[in-house]
Amino acid sequence: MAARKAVEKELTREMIMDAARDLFAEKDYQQVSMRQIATKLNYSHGAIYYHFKNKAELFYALVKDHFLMLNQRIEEIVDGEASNEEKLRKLYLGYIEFGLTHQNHYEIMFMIKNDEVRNFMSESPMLTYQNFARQVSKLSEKEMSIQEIWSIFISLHGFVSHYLGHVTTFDDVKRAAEFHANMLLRWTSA
Amino acid sequence: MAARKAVEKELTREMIMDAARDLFAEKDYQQVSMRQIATKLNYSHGAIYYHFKNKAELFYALVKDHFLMLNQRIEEIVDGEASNEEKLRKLYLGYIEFGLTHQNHYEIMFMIKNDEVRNFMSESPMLTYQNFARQVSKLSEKEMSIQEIWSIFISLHGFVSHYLGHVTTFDDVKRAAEFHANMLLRWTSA
DNA sequence: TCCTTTAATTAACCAGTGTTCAATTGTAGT
DNA sequence: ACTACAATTGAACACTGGTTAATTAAAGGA
Repeated sequence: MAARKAVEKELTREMIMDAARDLFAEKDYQQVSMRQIATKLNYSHGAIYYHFKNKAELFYALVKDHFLMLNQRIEEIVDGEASNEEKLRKLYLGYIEFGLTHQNHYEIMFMIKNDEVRNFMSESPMLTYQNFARQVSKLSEKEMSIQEIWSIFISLHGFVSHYLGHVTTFDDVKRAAEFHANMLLRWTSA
Repeated sequence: MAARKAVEKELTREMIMDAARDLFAEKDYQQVSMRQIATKLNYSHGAIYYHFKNKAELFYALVKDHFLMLNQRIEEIVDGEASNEEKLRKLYLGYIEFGLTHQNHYEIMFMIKNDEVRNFMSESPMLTYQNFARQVSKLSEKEMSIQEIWSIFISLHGFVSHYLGHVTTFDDVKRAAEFHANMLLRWTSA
C-alpha cells in the first residue's frame, strides 16, 4: 500500500545517525526510540532496520565515532604549539569541553550501565584513557605514577559527570572548569 | 474474588521501601517497576498505590532517607576521635564508601537527569554539599576557597560515578579510593 | 449481629517499546 | 517493456509500564 520516498534522498546510515545524534542531545539511550528517530527523518520505523540490525548496533556506530573524535582532539592538543604546562591545561579543558558538548554521548561512552550497550564498546574507553594517560605522562614536569594520573582522569570525569544534565553548554561552566584544571595542574608541577 | 493476606503481616510503607531498596541494588529508577516491587513482596501491584501516591513519591521517600544517612555519616566522622588530617581522609573515604555502598541511590541523589524525580529532591543535594564543604573548611590546615573545596567534591564524585556500576562493593576499590583520598589531601595540606 | 472502615486483588486502560515481515514501490539494467 | 532488486512501508506481535477503579475480604466497634 505504501509509497516510497523520492530516491533523490534515499535514507542512508549517515542520515539515521545524524537524527539519532540530535535526539541524543535531549534524551538518553533508553528514552530515544527507533520510532522517534524514524519520525524525525520522515521515514517509517521499519526502514531503519534495513540499515541497522538493531538499536544497539545503531548506537554503537555513534559511539565509535565519538571515541574517534575525542582521541583526535587529544592528539590535536598535544601536537599543537604551546608549553608543556599549557598543553596539559588544554588537555584537561579539552576533555571537559568534549564531555559537556556531547553530553549524551559522553554518558554512553563513560557512564552507561546498560549491558546491551556496554558489550558493544568493549575496550574503547580504556584505549582512550591509555592515550590520555600517556600524554599526561609525557607532558608533566615530574614523574607521575599510574595511580596519580588515574586520579586526574577521575577528577576530570567528576567535573563532566556532575554538570552533565544540569548545564547545557561548556561555556556555562567555563570558568569553573578552568579553575578545576588549575587545581589538577598542581599535581603535575614539581 | 481475591483474598487478603493474613493481617499479622499487613503491608506497610516500610516493607515497600525495603523491597524497593533491594531492587535498587541492581537496577535504576527506570528499570524498577511497581509490578516488580509488588512481586517481590508477594502482593499485587495495586496494593502499593494504597500506600504511595505514585512511583515518584515512593522513590522520593527513599531518597530522603539516604540524604539523611549521608549527612549523619559526615557528622559521625567529624565528631569522632582523630587528627584533623585523619578526619579529612575519613571524610573523603566515607563519601566514596557511601556512594559505592548505595550505588543506585547515589545515582538518584547526585546523578539523575529525570525531571520527575529531580523536582522531588529540590535542595537536598546542595544542603549535603554545604555541610561537607563547611567541614572540609574547618579541618584543613590552610584556608581553602570555595572553589578549591568544590574541586575536592567534584573529584570525589568522579571516583564514585566512575566505579558506579562497574564494581559491586566499596572493598573492590578500597585501595584505589585510599590513593585518591591521599591525592586530595595534598590540596588541603600547607 | 450488622455495618463501616480499611486493605488488598484483579481486570482493564492507555501508551509505549523493539523487532519482524509480507506487501509494495521506484529505479536501473537488459 | 519487462524484470530483478533494493528500499520502504505499515500492520502485527509480544511485550512492559504506570495508573485507576470496581470488587472483595477481613477486622473492629456498636
